Amino acid sequence: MATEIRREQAEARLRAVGLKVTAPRLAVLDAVTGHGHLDADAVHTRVMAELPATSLQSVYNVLGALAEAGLLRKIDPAGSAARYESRTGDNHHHLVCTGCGAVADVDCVVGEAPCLTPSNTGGFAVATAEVTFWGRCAECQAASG
Amino acid sequence: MATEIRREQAEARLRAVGLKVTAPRLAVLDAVTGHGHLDADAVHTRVMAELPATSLQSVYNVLGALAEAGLLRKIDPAGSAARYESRTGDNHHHLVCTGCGAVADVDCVVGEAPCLTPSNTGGFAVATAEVTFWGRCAECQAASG
DNA sequence: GAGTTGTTTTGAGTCATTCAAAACAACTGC
DNA sequence: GCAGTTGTTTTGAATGACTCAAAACAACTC
Repeated sequence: MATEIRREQAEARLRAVGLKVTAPRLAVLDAVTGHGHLDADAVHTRVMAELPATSLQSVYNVLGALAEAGLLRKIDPAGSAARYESRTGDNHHHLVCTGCGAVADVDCVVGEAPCLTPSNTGGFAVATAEVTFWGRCAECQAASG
Repeated sequence: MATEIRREQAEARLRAVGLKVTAPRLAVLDAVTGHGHLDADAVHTRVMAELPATSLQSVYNVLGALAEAGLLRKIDPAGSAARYESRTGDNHHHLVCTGCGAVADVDCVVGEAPCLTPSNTGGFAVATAEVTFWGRCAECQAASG
């Protein structure tokens, strides 16, 4: 059964990063995986469908732990709640709608490499580069010109 | 006197964007101009030095109005309060310290143009591209290896 | 199967920011 | 110059995402 296999894989991934396997962690991983960009509240709603006793605080704890472990990626666009996605490790970028806050993935900017290198680092030890495109999503364009 | 000239220029800039000239606006403009990246609280502190009756709420109002008018630029890195800078119109980018939240300007990334063009816009009407580099500033590196 | 260590829950608290209404001041036209 | 209008500032309260802390609990180790 596909569900069983997914769960075993999820358990293995948790163990691989040194995290204990718990029901809330499996539920959160499952809730986020393949469902785009969810904020803590949306994750909580999804998680409660199969694990009704889960507190929002736990969802915050778990999301934080999973993001720190690299199993999830956290994005935090200005003006919205933080969102989490399951697509990690490929340093893709994001499009954020200024109207409704919707987020879409951008596989890669044209030219890729240049975007990771600032021309002068001002003494900073640069670890990551984050690219965010702001615009209006198709729905918001349709809704108000 | 330089101060006089600066004030007249500030008044002209406010009028040019259709905003009424008020003491709080002149004070905020003066507080931010040439002083890097300040959050609302830091601006408030600076403004109060010369206009002690100014409320924090007014600072928020003014910063919002000036940013919307393009006289200031707002940056809002994840995990810090929003910051405002007087350098506008050149689409420069930022380095943000993951330790202390310090912000530094990056004149331009190497290769410039590619960074403004996502490879697929997913139906979005893209208006701006924002590039943020995350790392540790010189002080934080010195403080903790 | 008991102990240890890390996780989840519960409950309260923080902080940047926003909302709303009343007091007030800048610009317009006379 | 002065009254009216419109936009701004103040005051006070509220919101919402998120964090802190301590107690209850459950995974993994031996």
